Order: sequence, then C-alpha cells, then structure tokens
Amino acid sequence: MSALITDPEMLTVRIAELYYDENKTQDEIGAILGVTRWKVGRLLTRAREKGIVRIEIVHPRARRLGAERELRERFGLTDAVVVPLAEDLRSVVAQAAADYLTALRPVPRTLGISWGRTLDDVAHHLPTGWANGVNVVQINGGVSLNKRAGTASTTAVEIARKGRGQAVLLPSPAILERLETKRAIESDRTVAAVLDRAARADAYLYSAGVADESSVLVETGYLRQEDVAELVRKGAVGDVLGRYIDANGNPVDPGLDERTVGLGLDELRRSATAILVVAGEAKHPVARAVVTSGLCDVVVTDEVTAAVLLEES
Amino acid sequence: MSALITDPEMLTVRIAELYYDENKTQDEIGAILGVTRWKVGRLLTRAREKGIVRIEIVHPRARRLGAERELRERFGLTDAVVVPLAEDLRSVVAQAAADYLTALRPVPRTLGISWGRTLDDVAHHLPTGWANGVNVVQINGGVSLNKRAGTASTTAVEIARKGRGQAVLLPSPAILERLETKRAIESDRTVAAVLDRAARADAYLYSAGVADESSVLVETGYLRQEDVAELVRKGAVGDVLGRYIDANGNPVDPGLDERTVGLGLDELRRSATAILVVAGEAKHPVARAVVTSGLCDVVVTDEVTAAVLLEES
DNA sequence: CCGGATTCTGCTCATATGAGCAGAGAGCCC
DNA sequence: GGGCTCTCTGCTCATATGAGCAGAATCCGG
Repeated sequence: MSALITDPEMLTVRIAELYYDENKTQDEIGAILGVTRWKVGRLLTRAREKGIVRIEIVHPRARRLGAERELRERFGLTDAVVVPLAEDLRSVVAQAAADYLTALRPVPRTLGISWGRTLDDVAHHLPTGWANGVNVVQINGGVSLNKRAGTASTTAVEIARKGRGQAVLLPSPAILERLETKRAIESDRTVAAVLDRAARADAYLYSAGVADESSVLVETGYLRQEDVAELVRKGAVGDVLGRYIDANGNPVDPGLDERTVGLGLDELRRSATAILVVAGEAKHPVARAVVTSGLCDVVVTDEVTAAVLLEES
Repeated sequence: MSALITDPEMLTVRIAELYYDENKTQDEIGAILGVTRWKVGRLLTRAREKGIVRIEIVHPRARRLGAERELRERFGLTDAVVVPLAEDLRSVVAQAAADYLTALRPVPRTLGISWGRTLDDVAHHLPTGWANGVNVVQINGGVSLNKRAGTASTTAVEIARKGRGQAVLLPSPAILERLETKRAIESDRTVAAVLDRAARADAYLYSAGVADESSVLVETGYLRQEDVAELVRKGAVGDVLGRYIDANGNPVDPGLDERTVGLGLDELRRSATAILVVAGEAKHPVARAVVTSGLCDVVVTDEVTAAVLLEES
C-alpha cells in the first residue's frame, strides 16, 4: 500500500479514491501518499471542480440547484425549480410545481390559476391539505366552450378542495368575437366579481401554450388554424392565459387581445408571485418569452428547458 | 425558498441538494428546513448509504477500492488492485499492474516474471526508471520453442532496462517430453543458476492462461489440442507458469507437471509477494483457482473479475 | 394497556476541515 | 541577470462535522 505517486493527476485520483471510497481522513491520506494534508484538501477541491469526482443525487424528485441559481440571477426571478430529465417529464415537473406550491410561504389566501393539461397535472399531484383554506380563482375564461370543459373547472375545484378552500370559476368564453360582447360580459356582475378577485390574488400559477395548430384555442374552436398561422407570421411564440405573445412578451394582435377575457398580462407582470409551470421542447420559445419579459417571478421547469433559457442569446 | 417538508425521503433529497450542489453548511440547511443540524448530518449519511447521493470517481486509472478491500479480506491477500471496466481492458489492467509495481515498497532487488501477452503489456506500461537496479529473472521456460520467442525474452529485458537492471533469461523449453531430459536440463549449470535465482526472488509478477485450444502451450507446440482437452476433462481450469491446475490450484497431471521447467507452484505459494495480473472473462476460472488456493498474495484485475471472485461460492 | 426493545432526538466534545496568509519558488519579459 | 507576476507551499485559526451518549418517543407482542 505504500506509494509515491509521480503523475499529479494520478495523485488526485488516488486521493479522491481514498477519501470518498475508503473514507479515510485527509490527514491519513497525506501520511499514506507523502503529502501534507492541505495539499490533499486542495487537490480534493480541484478534483470536484474538474469533475474527476462527480457527486450525483439520484432521485426522481431531485432538483438542479445550479441551474436554478443561474436562472434566478440571470432573470431576476424570486425563485426557480429545475428538475432532472425523466421519462414522464410532464408529471415530474407537475410534481415539482405541486411541491413548490405546498412549500410556498406565506400561504396564499387567494391563488389565481389558468387551466390546461399542465395545471390539471399539478392539481393531481398536490397532496390533500397542502393548504388550509385557499380560495382558488380561475384567471382566464374558457370553461363553457371548451371540449375539456370538465377538466378546466375540475382543476380549480380539485386544487381548492385539497387546499380546504373554495374554487371560484370564471363563467366566460376565452375569446369573444366582438369587442362589445366582451365588454358586456366583463361588466356582468358575476364575471366582474371573479375578475376582481383574480386581479387581487396573492399568487398566480399558470402554464403557457404553444402557438401552432395543436393549440387548445384551436381545438376548442376559439380560433381557426389560419388565425394561428397568421399570428405566428406576426411573431407569436405561444399563449399565456389565452393571450398570444411574441418573443418580447407583448401581445401580437392587440385587437384579439382586447377580445380575450381574463387577467391581463400587465396585471400578471405586476404580481410578486406569478409561477410559471412549463415543460418540454415545444414550449421552449414561449418559456423564453415569458421568462425574459418578466411575466413570471418563479419558473418551474425541466433541465433542458432551463439550459435553453440560459443559453447566451 | 422557505419550506417545511413532510415526506422524510424528500427531506433527505433536499438536504443532499443543498449540501452537495449548493454547498451550504449543515447548520444553514438545518435553519432553512427547520431541523437540527445533527439530523441533517445523519440524513446525509443515510443518503450516501442508501445511494441517493452517489459519489463517483471518473478517471481511466481510477480504482475500485471497495472491491479491493473485500478481496483482501476474503482471501487474505496482502493487496488487491481492481480497475473499472473499459474498452481496452487488458491495457488498463496492465497499466494498473505497472503502477503497482512502480509503487511497490520495498523495491524488489530480484523480480521473477512469467511471460505472455499480459506481461508484455505490463512491460510496455512501466515508466523508465520505475526502479533503480532490479534483476529480472524469468521463472518459467519456453523461450526457445516459442513462436513469440522474441516477446518472451524482450519482456524481461524491457522490464529490466526500465528498472535500470539486468535480465536473466531461462534458456529452456517449457515442457519436456521425457522426465529424464527435464532432470538433465535442470541440472545444467546455466539453467540451475537461473532457477536458483528465480527461487530466491523478492517478488513475482505473473499471469495465468486459459485451458483451451487457444493456449500458448498448444500454439507453441508443447501440447496438442487433444492433450489440453484431456487435461480439461481431468479438471484443468488454466495454467500458471506453464503448469495446469484444477479449481483447487493443484496440478491436474502430476506427470506432466514433473516435466515442466520453472518455478514450482509450492515455491510460488511460499513467496510473500506473488502478484497475479489477470483480466477478462475467459480467465475467470483460473483467476478463481489461483486466488482461492493461495498462489498469489496480490491480485491486479478488472472489476468484473473481482465481482466474480467475490460471488458466494 | 403494559413492559421491553428499538429507533429517534438533542446534546457535548474531540477532531477534521477550509479560509486566509505570508514566504518560497517558478516562469517570463526585458 | 533583475525584476515582475503568478502559482504553490505550509502554516494558524475559526468553524464544520461526526462519534458517542442519555433521555424521549415509538413500536410491538402479549
């Protein structure tokens, strides 16, 4: 076992082996290899930096804290949650969002949510009793017309139930054909009350949609494929709360935006706790738009999306 | 960032993340997650044990110290070197053997070696100046008849040259047809002198051969395929220094063994520093025989072979 | 519901460890 | 060769950490 190692990298490796595999003390290692314990310590630090020693946390619910820190710093977010890649990515990200919501302090009295598959997943992953008396408010329309109508309302109801609180649904279409109709609906007492609560929510939890023919807004009949194609031509990268935005986070079609019912983008921007949940390659462009334009304060996503967001642009 | 985690495993994961990814102190982590620092420490230990935290040393010349320890303990070896799996396994193991020899203290004044591909590889990987004046003695015959005659002698010469010493070759066939001839050769002054030095070497470095038609002893014409097949039928698993052994490390054919020139197995067993270098699946049975029967004091091998050796038998 | 066993808790204290520093050495430009 | 910077070395010292312990909590078979 006595040894005098010549090659300095080899020395580092041997030290790492003795320290991490055999867990000897740095002092002992120094004695064995004939170097001072400080050198051992320094070499160990370098081994970790150079990646000779790789420390990995193996768990489906593990997070990528390095990426999270970078996201916070780069985009001035209050928080970021990045999960490692997995088979069922949507589910893992939804779980992470659920965990985040559960751990969120102060617990929001009123939580504004959008709807869609992602939000529904989050709802399913929330534990019963994640809060004790939250009011959940839908912040964008779409209940009635939606084929997935069931889902849209049950999402809110489920989140509320598990948080031992009430759900407040927004009884309105997502987009109206005429501006007058939209104004009229907005001024209806029931709708106005909901929108008012939505505007004053303590936190928002929402996802974003991709601007292509598969969009739910197309699927549900609010828009035709041609409309979306036209929006894309104008620079749309996706939608947030039913509102199509460009890469800078601005509405691509102000007229359309005017006819969309629900919380406005500026109101969302004004919030201190707007949580974006987004996963998957298709959503990279929207995610980038939302994060860079300050539409969210917290982002929950997967490591690939995080890496894309962090690419020098 | 504030959080109160319920699920205990989740807590462990979060702690591991904060400790290893963010390198916060256990104290800080305790404060963040609302647990005592001792609990943090204990959970961290468990995380490592349970494999939630995996620490890996990534380097071609890294070793598997856990397996090495087990080998030492199980078989009463003075030492063991186990290298991770790689493309060029033979080369990695040879490198490891070369490293081991270089680091061996006290430096042997006389080193006995066998010959073959493995030993040749080791010779190539030794650095010039690995020792300062070693005498290298061949411990088994085979020089003259061997097609690889060049290799056999150059191996010894190269090891000696790089150790700034002299090589002593054994000028004899490996196996003789008649016992009388063998006795006669052995009593020849030149041969006897070499065998004497071989018997008194400070350390031995050798490999082992597989008992099948591909054996060098067949290739070189000492044995016929039928002979090897017969030996296998009698229980041969491979050869050490040209001597065929069974799973218990005993000669399978005493008559044949008698006619084999070179260091005897008992002499090898008596040595305090007999280093076996062995790699690859084909050699698992011989490796097992050698290691379990006390023919070696040190084994240098790959992790798969090590795992096989450590299997409960 | 009870005792016994096992696990969990918070603690003390000795030890291991890294930050920071000043001097030594190596490389390098003139 | 002389001065310059940059890295490397061995050190002091404050701090982080784990072993070991005794009491608390929990589990479990009767």
